[in-house]
Amino acid sequence: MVDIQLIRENPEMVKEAVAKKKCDPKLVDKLFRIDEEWRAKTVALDQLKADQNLVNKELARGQTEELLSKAQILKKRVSELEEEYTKLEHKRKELFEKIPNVPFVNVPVGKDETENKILREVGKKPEFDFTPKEYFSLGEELGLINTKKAGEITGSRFGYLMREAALMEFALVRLAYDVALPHGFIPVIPPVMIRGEVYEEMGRLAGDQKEERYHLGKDDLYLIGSAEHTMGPLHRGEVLEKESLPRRYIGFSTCFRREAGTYGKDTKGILRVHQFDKVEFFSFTTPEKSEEEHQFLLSLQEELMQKLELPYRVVEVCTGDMGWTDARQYDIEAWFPAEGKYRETHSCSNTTDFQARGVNTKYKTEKGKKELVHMLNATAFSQRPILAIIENNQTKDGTVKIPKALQEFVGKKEIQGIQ
RNA sequence: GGAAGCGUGCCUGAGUGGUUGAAAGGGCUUGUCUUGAAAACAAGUAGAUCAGAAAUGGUCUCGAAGGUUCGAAUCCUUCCGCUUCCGCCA
Repeated sequence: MVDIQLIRENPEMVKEAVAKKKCDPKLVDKLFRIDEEWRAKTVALDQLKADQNLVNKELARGQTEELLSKAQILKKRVSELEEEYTKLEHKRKELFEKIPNVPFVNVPVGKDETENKILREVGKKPEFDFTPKEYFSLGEELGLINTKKAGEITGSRFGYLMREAALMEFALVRLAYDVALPHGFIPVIPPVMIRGEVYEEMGRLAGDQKEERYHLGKDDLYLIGSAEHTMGPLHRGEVLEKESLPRRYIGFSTCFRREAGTYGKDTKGILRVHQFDKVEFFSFTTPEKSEEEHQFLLSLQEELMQKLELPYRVVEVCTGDMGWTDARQYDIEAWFPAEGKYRETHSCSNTTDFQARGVNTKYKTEKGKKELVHMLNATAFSQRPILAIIENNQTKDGTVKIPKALQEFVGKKEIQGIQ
């Protein structure tokens, strides 16, 4: 949720900021107006209720016909006003749902991913003296990926991850936890379903994100799209001690995404699927420290990529491509040599107080005042790096070398396929 | 899935229609006392929101949402959560 105070005090600034995120600035004007109306109605209603309370107190002392009829009239007026008030409140809430987080002023402005700012390229791209295969055909040959059967059993955009690929997933999870734990991250396996109310508070049903969610009608629950979604509310309605910040969690969960509106994209393979597993970092910190924490999370992500010896680049995501809840976002993209492209494997977001406001997580300052925390989320590992490993580490004779960091967990150095 | 019970402030716990936003105790904070601490005594101690420059004032909140009533923590309905017993189950 955006800070209404910010809109009241400086609507032009919010309009400008939000427009960069491809949000219609007129919505801010609209919210500004509705908010004014809502406030006026609040004053009127509160006054009427105060009158009503007064009469009720008199009635408690002794009843007269006159008082009683006065009370009845007041009751009617209150319920009329209340109806108008509720309408305004709904409108106001709807508008909140349409306004994304305000990006930091120094975020690169752009319309889509082509305008993301490349910060650095790291690692050496592999050179092949043969034509490298794309991960999915090689993965299929080696018995690591089966999308045909998955299509038959479940549908398109699902896959079986098998043999060493399945083992590599566990290895990645282990590696992520091993790197994170010394930094004080609390390990967690969160629920993969969430109530709509909390999902809204996390700003994850807002805008067109609702289309992206699976909803279980019978139980009125949503399947989460990321562990972020149920880790963020871990301190819902709580006031944290400042000394306990930053509070860091690392969670593993399966993620579910409808991938609405991506029909043509990445239809081959399992880069874009409806269900995948992911390890996620999540931090709660103070507003002063959130940019620093953001950099820290990014550095952890890079450390993980370097441990896998994968060539990657870091981009700062431009305003038009950023997430709904983000004030700043970095992506890490791994090199896919056969495709000849970098593809996103990690993202790292500072949501500032946007989610904290919704989920009502605060901390106590030195002066004893309560302020909203800042919340950050970042990918540790998803299944995508496995695909990058397959494509980058292939050899001329069709095998795949397993990165040193994973060899112990997988129990071998090379994937040779089904003999 | 069946049966029963329960959900009040930081905690325990009173409160079954009217100065109850909520007794009492504990905890916590501050002060007095003390060389210091403890004890004792005194005072303070919910959040959200609106108006206001502020002081302050209003409104709302006793699991949640509706309803009855002039008036609800208290009555009714639905939902959620928890506990116990049975069934099922990794």
